[in-house]
Amino acid sequence: MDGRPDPYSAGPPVSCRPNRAGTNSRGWPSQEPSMTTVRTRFAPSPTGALHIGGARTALFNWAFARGRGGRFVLRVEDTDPERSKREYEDAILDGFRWLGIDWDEGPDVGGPFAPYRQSERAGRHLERAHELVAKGLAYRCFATAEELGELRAGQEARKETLRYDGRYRTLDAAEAERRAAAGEAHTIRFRVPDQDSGGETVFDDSIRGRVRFSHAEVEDWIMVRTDGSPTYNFVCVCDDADMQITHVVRGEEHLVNTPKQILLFRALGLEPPVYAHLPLILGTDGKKMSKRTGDTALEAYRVAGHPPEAVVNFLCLQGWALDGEREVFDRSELVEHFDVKDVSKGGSIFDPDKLAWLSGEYLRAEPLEQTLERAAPFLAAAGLLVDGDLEERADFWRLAIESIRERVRLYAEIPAKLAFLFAPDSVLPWDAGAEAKTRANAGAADVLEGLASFLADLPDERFRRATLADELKQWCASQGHKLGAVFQPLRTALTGEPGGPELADVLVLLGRGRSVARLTAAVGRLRAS
RNA sequence: GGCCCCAUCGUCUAGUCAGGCCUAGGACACCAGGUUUUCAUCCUGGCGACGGGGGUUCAAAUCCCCCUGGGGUCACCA
Repeated sequence: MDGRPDPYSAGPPVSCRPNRAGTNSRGWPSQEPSMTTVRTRFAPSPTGALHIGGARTALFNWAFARGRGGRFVLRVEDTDPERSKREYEDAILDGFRWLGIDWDEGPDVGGPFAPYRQSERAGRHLERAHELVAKGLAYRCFATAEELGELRAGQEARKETLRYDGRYRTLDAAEAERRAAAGEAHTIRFRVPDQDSGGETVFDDSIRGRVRFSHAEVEDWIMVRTDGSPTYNFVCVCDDADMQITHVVRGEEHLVNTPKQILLFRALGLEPPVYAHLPLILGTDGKKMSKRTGDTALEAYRVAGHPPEAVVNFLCLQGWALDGEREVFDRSELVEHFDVKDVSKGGSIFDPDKLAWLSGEYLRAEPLEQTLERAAPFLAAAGLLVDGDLEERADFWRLAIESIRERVRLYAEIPAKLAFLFAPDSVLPWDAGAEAKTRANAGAADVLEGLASFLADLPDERFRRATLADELKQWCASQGHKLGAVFQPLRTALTGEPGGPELADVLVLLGRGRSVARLTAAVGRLRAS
């Protein structure tokens, strides 16, 4: 045995029915949500990182439920035992926490329809599969993988539509049971009704309107594999039904699965949920976003230093607009205004520039303390921030962040903007352009020398951020220097950069001693050659 | 290729369902000015789209049809 439940026995080891008695682990009252309560779900497959498109799908599901007093469910679709890993599941949940998306039911918090990992619901799935076989709504197929491969090759050669030909569709049921009982390997296929008599499945997609599929185009798909494990389309329906999901909001790639799923709901004697198929998020090549054309993993955007609020806001803008005018809005406004019906139909190309712009907007608008807190890991990684420094030099760090905040868009850009503060005063690296400009100014060395002694002699109470700019301007006036002829060399001497924070901030951040040291070093450097 | 979905500025979109208020609005990007000690922020302005063709109508970005273009999907993956 390979550890999987025996597909040929009907006994469900796990009950997936709602827990009607008592309360669950979260202490909810012992009542089921009424059928009118909106219930949405996001069902990630823990076989890799959370995709940025998946994050948007989850966000829309979340917003839709939250806006209607409904519940948002997280269900782990780990029906692929080979590729599913718990660490991926953990990472996916972390991604949602980072975005600020919370869930009412899920593998970690439980809920009235637990368990929320599909691998733990296998008994219920198989029970249903056998129920359908018994009713003749599904059947056993003894075709081997090789056999099906040949079938496909033949169809391909004849340029026919690739589809299972239903070769075991009409096998006598008793005969099938005998072969199964004898241990012959087989799958269980769904019997699509009215394939040859013009049957069709029609449904009203909340986003796309009426969509129809001819049953002639829907094959008798596999519900249970040879090894006894249930497949996605089958499990998905069982669980959506058991978990009383009312609205299935998912990516457009699932549109073609919908007739299969609706047919299964009907076979099970259940009403299908409302479907809404979201347009795809496209890469710069106009195709479904892939690693080649952009960062597909949500995690990449956290690492790149985007504020999560900006990512959420940006994801909203991919396929949805608040009113067509306002671009910047928060989660609560999303929840208040979002309706799946307003989502656009066409795919959207992911625009990193616009995301970066939004990130800058959020970065500048948030409390300074928050920027500092979020930038800290990046500063630490760059070696600029050591343990305890944030507390010991709180004023320094606050000012440092404030001084460059409107000059960056991502947390990750902050270290580079502050690196000059941590360079050695005697051999500060100079930007080539900045140096050239300074050297072109014949009096620069003399000006810097004058500034050095002026600053060295400036009384402490006048060496303050609020007044330093005026002090410098007055000094310029008193010396008969033009502002530009003084500030440019001063900036080069202090920062080595062509641009950057206000010089008053730089002086305070460096402190009088280091400022004067840098000025003196610059004078020497300019006169040396 | 079969089936399905889609189609407004370079990009994200509003407008399309209930045709006139649209000489098509906003945002990003880009360009040009302004503010500023630099860079940036900020402000002002500019550039820039209804894929094509038929209909219906007094009137079409909006409704219908065809074409073209793009995408998705065709697994014992999800």
